[in-house]
Amino acid sequence: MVNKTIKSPGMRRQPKQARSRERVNKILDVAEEMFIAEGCNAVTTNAIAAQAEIPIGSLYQFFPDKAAILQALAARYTTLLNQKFLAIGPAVESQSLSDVLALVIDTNDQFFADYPGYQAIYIQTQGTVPELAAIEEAADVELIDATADFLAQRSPGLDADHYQVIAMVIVKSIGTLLWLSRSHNPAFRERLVDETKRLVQAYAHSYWPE
Amino acid sequence: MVNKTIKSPGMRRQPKQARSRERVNKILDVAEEMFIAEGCNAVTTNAIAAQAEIPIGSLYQFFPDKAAILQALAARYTTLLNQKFLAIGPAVESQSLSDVLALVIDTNDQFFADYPGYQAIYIQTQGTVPELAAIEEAADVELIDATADFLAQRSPGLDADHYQVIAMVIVKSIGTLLWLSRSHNPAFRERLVDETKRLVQAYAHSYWPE
Amino acid sequence: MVNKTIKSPGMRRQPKQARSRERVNKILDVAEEMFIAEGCNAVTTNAIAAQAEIPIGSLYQFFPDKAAILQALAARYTTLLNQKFLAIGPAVESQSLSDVLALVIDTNDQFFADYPGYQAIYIQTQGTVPELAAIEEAADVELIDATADFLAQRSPGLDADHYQVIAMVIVKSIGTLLWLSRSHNPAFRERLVDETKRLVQAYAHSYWPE
Amino acid sequence: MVNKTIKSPGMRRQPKQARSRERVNKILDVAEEMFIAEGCNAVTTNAIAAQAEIPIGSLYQFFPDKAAILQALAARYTTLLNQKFLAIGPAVESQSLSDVLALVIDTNDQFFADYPGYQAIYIQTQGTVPELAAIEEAADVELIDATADFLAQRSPGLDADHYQVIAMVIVKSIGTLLWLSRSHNPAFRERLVDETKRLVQAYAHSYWPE
DNA sequence: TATGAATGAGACTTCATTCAT
DNA sequence: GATGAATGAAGTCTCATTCAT
Repeated sequence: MVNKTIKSPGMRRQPKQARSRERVNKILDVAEEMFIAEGCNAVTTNAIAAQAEIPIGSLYQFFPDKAAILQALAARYTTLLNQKFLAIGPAVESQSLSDVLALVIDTNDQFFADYPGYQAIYIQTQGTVPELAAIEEAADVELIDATADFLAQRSPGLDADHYQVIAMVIVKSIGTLLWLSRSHNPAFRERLVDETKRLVQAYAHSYWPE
Repeated sequence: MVNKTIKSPGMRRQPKQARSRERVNKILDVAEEMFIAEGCNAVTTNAIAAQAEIPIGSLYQFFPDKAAILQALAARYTTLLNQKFLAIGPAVESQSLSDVLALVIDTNDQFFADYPGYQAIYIQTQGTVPELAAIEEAADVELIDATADFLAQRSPGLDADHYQVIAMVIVKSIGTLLWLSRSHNPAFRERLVDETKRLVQAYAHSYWPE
Repeated sequence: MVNKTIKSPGMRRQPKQARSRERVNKILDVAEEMFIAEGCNAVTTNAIAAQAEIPIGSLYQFFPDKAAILQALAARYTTLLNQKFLAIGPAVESQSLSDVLALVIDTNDQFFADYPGYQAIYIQTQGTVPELAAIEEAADVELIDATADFLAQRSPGLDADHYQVIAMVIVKSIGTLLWLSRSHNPAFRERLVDETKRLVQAYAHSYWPE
Repeated sequence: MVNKTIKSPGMRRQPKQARSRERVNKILDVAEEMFIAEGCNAVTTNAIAAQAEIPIGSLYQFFPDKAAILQALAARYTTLLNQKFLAIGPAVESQSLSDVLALVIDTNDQFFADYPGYQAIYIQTQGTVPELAAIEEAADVELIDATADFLAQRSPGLDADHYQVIAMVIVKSIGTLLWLSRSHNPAFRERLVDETKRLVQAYAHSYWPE
């Protein structure tokens, strides 16, 4: 699990001392596990506190309400995912567009493997926790924008809006299919990941034949 | 709204009398509206019964629990969507694969426009209502199987599993992007639908250049 | 205690069946006792339910929240007090103003003796339960208006506003002093009641010497 | 607001240093404002400390519990009101009883205008904070005793208890009506103050016609 | 079969007060 | 002495479901 404190929107206060940071992370780790295992609605704040071995009052010192825990988790994921993508930036210059897309997909796939809560939490709270919609929206917008920028620089010639739509199609398709692949056996998963690459590469190719 | 009774998995009994059929449909119509408007968790069974002007006891005569209402709604959607797709079957023979895919996408798009609750309900209950996962799974499997069969007959040469994966990629991508398009303004929506076609067509083209 | 059901503003629904009426009255009787004995804030809804030997859920079927119980009690008192005053109406015609005032004070005194919760509840919730302010306000306005009307008919000659102020002074002074008398021993109480009569009679006499 | 430190019953220790005195007064000033604005129950000790920009731990160094803050406020008011009344002492000798009563009422009225928290706090804590009852009782007793003494000296002839009752009636009536006047517009308020004078003067006159 | 009042476990959250630093 | 993070008992209220009528 994760062990670095992350500033998140809904939190009551930024924990300064080491002990508090530990507690916040313990809460998030425990909440993540429980949300994945039992579903967001089935998990109670008291259960989280109990599992994290902290008093419920302490939990509410950091998080104003249950939704804030979800928000913090979401923010944590977003930060992590961004880090992963930033890390691949340097490797990209010298590669073909197809290879870049494949790399992005592999990175994403690995991220889903490492953090199984990521989509679980977004998916489970759709329409239920309005604050989360905003976070996911923001996370996606960032990703889509970055993708659009990358494409615009790499393969100029279309208008700005067009890059946005293309990026959106790519990002969302990848997200959906990789998430889907998680619920299948390794063999099928690998195949699905390969097809995802092919899907996106064919799409890119239709715009920029190499 | 819909007004034909549909046998659904979780239902307590198949209503035989006209009055009962009416009631079941009233419940489903009301539940659909309320789920879309307020979110599945926020809606109580008592509220549904009240809004449907049906005693809560009667509601529980038809549906053993809250999840069964979701299931019935899901089943109703699945049946409807299948009908839509069956209807396009005859037109398909004489058209190119690209045109067929475009037609499928347009049909799907229209369905989402007509039944905004479809994905809303699936999305909101992900991981929360285990019974629903099965239904959606089944619905999708049917759709994916049909697509795989269609492709296998139309463009033979790959092994059976391969058709399955391809069909899955196509069906899921379309579903995601069309659902996404629903939350944007008409101009952007149209653009997104067009790109969805391009995505899927390019993918198909990578297998079967025409 | 009281045993007749009274429609009150904050109630969730008017209990129709005998069993429900009993329950509502049981709740109000118990709440009254506990509020007097322990103070409004110290009493919990669960404690009321437990003492009344009904499930907490049933309590909340009749009263949407804690404040509504106070409201219902207040309404019950107001109705009762009005009845008491209506009852003395007929006896009034043939008596001197001083005697009428004395009669009003005695009636009021008796009411406070019979329903010790009356002022207790108003006083304890001042500024805490906004809904109650309205009820008390309304109750007082009614009483003051009736007094003003009575005076205007019995002893004409002043303008309407003046009767209002006079009535307000009389009603409020009586209320305060009789309430105060309740916390003293019987001998002192009687003396205080007598002085209250003298106060109000002297005041009336300053306007209408007999 | 007031800025002189006052020894009060519930306080943990008499603050000796200038910094402490300031803090105590800050706490009381802030608490007063908040109690008036939001009601005694709605205000938390942490909120008071935060608003006063004082650590919660320090607050509890001066006040053993929440009730002590109320007590200290009450004591502060009592001291102030006594000072006001002491100040009018000298002017009284040469005036008629009616004029003295009018002067007392005007002084009291001004006090309520200057310190709107006075009655607010007493009223809101009736029956809730037992310690306060004692303070108010004491404050009133002092006032009533002083009034009784004054009357006994000025207009001898009744037994001691009788002066007590008369003084009580006067003090309580004035308190109630002036407090009531605070919640009305200036025009009505003035009228009510005038009627309060008339009420008390008529009462006094019934004992001591001038 | 039809009804809807009744149920109660349990959800979320607060806040006066303490005590280790 | 000063601080403020920590505590957890307790409060209010919900709602899926039942079952006596």
